[in-house]
Amino acid sequence: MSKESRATLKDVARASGVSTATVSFVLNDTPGQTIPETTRDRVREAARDLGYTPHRLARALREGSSRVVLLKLGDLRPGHSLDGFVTGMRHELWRHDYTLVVHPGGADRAALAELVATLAPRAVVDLARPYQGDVGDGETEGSDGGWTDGLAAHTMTQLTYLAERGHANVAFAVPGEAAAGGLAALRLRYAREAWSAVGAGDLHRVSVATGSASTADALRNLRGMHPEVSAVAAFDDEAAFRVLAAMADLDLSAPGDLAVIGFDDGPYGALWRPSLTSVHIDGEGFGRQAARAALGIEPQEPAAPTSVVVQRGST
Amino acid sequence: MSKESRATLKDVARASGVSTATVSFVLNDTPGQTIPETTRDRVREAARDLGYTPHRLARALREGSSRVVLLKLGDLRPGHSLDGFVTGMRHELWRHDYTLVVHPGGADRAALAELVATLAPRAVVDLARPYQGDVGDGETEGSDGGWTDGLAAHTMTQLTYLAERGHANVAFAVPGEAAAGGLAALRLRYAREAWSAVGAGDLHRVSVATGSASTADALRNLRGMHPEVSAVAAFDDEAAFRVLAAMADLDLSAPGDLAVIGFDDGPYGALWRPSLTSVHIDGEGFGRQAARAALGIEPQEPAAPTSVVVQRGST
DNA sequence: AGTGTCCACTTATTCGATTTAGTGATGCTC
DNA sequence: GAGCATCACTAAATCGAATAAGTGGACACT
Repeated sequence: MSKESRATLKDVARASGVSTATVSFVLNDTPGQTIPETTRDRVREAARDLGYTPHRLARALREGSSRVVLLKLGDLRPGHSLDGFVTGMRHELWRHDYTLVVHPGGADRAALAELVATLAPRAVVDLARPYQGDVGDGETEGSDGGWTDGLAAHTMTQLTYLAERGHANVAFAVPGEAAAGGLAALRLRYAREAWSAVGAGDLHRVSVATGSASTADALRNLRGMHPEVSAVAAFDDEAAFRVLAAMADLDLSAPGDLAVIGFDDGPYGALWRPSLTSVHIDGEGFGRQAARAALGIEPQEPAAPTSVVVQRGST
Repeated sequence: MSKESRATLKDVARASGVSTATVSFVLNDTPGQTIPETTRDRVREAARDLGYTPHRLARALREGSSRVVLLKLGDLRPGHSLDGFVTGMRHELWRHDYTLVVHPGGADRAALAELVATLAPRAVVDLARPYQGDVGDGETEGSDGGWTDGLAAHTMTQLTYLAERGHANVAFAVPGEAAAGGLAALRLRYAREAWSAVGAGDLHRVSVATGSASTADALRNLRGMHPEVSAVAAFDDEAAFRVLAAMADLDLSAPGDLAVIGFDDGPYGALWRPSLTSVHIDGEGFGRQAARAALGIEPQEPAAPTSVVVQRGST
């Protein structure tokens, strides 16, 4: 393992008295090759003794791509179910002898191209892709294992909760800045669809910006025009916090004046005052699916991973 | 650029009427090689026309390691100056024709080993290393470009602010859970050193845990034993939020009853009520230094990148 | 006896770039 | 005009593994 000299195929071949080809056949279980068990054992033992590990770069050069899957996160911020997604994906890939490389970078196209060129990954999974209209350069691409479909289901979870608690007219809070971009539009669309299925009244849209003053304005405006709105479903926990902060400025309190529910249960929800009810998403299951999709393997667990509401003080 | 056939060195050689060796010499500006400008131009033009890009895997195989630097984040959570650090590091590496790969994983040794084996990076920078006693396997390692030294300076910034605002006796809030581990101990040590240099009175330690009840207990306890404490400096913003949450439970308000200052200015500080004063750190400068250190280049900017206090409502 | 079929392997090529060790031609010096 | 250096290159080895195409021997079948 140390620096001075790692064992190569050739070393193993020499040690076991066969050619490198035979060693390769044995270690890779290459089909269509007739090699007696005794020889196989000899080779495998030699490999073990020498601590042989295939040189991934050499293999990748020969095979045309390395056993790496690149995950591009885009603008998605962590602290979300994303962590679980990554963990799940890493695990499933590992089971198939692949490695996950995560690229957090957002819009920087050049950095991604660099990375793709350097790693020559087997597949690139872009979680942000579904939210952008354009398809990019059409390079190596991969499915997201149902992440987007899941989004619709989780949005449904969020709004069903409000409907069941007796709220008829609600608002959906989307971040004001462009960063959230297509994702916000998508979530809003899903929210509308969900509400028309489970809700009794209307679903309005509030934009919550970074400056708390403008959010307070938006909120006051909403309550002026639609006093019947009794709950807010937020794009994510941060958007929910903005709503709560603006409410504090307006001397409103949750859940009395307005119930607030976040999305994707971040670490701060339990700390806020009032503590924030949110939707907790099982990212790991999706991560595993995404891994299988990237490698072109059949999906394994047809039971769709689910989301649940974590109830706290804000509703 | 598309899939069917990328140009290789050989193609460029054929197109410009020289051997692959010459092409390589020209494109890499190999020193000690006498090649007339006319030939060089011919080669470069052919390379441009064919859209030649060196195959990184092949190059890495030959050179023994790929032009990649692996950054291991350990337990450090984003939303901190860490983002800037990564950006700065990526940029500086890019200038030297290197690529940054970020490994967010925490304790998972196997995953890191996988990654190192797969990428064969030129260097591994482990930001968590300085906080752990052990030195690991002693594989490829790299300095952190003064990140740890900076920590001492930033802690000084945090405590100097409190001293200048007239606080004599303060407490330092560290997270209760093991996750923060060595980093918390390090910060505390730096805080003690800082306070003995700039503070008038004592520096106490409060442990803030995940459950808000226990944090409230700790806080009540502290105020019982040391009623003269007038300010809390927190390990990070999250620890500060825990203090603020516990204060709310105890019917105390900041900054009246207790001033609170966070560390590493996260995105939620401005949203909290009261909004949180924090220390903003210039991560990019450190990232650039770390990049240069990893490549073994002389540091460029001797002027140490600095930290500043962002003042908000909690102090 | 000749042909064919497995078996158990090996040889040699390939992936694409880097680099060492040349080689033929020219010019310069003594 | 012999000796030597310099120029402008090239041939071939190398990195480590994967694999297509053999190769010699044992055995069966007709």
